[in-house]
Amino acid sequence: MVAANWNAYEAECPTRAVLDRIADKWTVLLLGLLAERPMRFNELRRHVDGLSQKVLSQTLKSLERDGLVTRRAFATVPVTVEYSITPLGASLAETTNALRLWAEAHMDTVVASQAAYDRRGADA
Amino acid sequence: MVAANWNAYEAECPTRAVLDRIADKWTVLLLGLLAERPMRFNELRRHVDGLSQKVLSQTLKSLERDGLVTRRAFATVPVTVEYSITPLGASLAETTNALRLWAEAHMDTVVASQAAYDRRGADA
DNA sequence: CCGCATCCTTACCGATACTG
DNA sequence: CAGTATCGGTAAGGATGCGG
Repeated sequence: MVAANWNAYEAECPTRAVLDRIADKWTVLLLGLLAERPMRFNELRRHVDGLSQKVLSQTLKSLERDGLVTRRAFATVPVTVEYSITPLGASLAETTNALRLWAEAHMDTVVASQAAYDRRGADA
Repeated sequence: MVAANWNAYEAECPTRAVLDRIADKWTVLLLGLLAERPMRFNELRRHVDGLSQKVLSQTLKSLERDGLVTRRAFATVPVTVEYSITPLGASLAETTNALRLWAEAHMDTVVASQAAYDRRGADA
C-alpha cells in the first residue's frame, strides 16, 4: 500500500495535526541542524538564537514522539544527551530545508514588497 | 546580486520573521489552493475546513503584504474579490506543497510512532 | 549538563455583531 | 459577498528556581 486518502484540507484529518507540527519555525530550524549531525541539548540551544530552553524541550519531545528525532542519554556525570535525526526525519528535513533556503533566498524581494505595501497604506 | 548573508538561525534576522509566516499551517493550505487557480474569499473559506473568516482575512493580508498573493476587487454588486498567486508565491508553493504532501504520505508512519511513544510512557 | 515545575504575561483565536 | 470591530477564553511562551 502506497497512498492513503489523507487530506489536510479536512479539519478532522490527523494530517492536519501533523502539518501543524512540522510547519513550525523551530521544527524547521532544528531539523536543519540535526540533518547535518547529531547534537546535544545545549548545543542546539546555542545554535538557535532566541529559542528558550522550555520551548526547545517541548519541540524535541514532539519530534521524538513523531519519530523524526532520536534521543539518547549517556550516564556520564553530568548527564550527556544526544539528539539525532531518524531516516524519516531526514526525508522531512529535505523539504523543511527547502523552506528555509527559500526564505533566505527571497528575503530581499519580500522585504521590498512589504515596504511597498506599507507605503500604499501609509496615506490613509 | 544573487545571494545575501541572511541566516534564519539569528533572532534579529528578518528571515526569521518571514520563516515564521510561511511555516504556517494556513499559509501552506492556502498557497496549495491558489497555486491551482485564483479563488474568491468565501471560496477559499469553504475549501479549508476549520479556517475562520477572521484568520483567513489576516492570513491573506499577510500573504499580500509579502508579495505572495494578489488581491483584486471588482465593483460588482455585491462586491467580488479575487485572490491569485504571484510568481513569487508560486515558487514558494512548490515547497509548501511538498510539505503538505510529505505529511499526507507519511501519516501512517507518524501515527504509528506516536502510538509507540505513548505506550512506552503509559507505564509510568 | 539536562531538563521539569511554577508563575505570570501576552498574543492568538473563535464567536458575534455590524458596515460597504 | 467581503470584510472590520470588539470581547472574552485559552493556550503558548518567557523568567525563575529546583532536581537528577
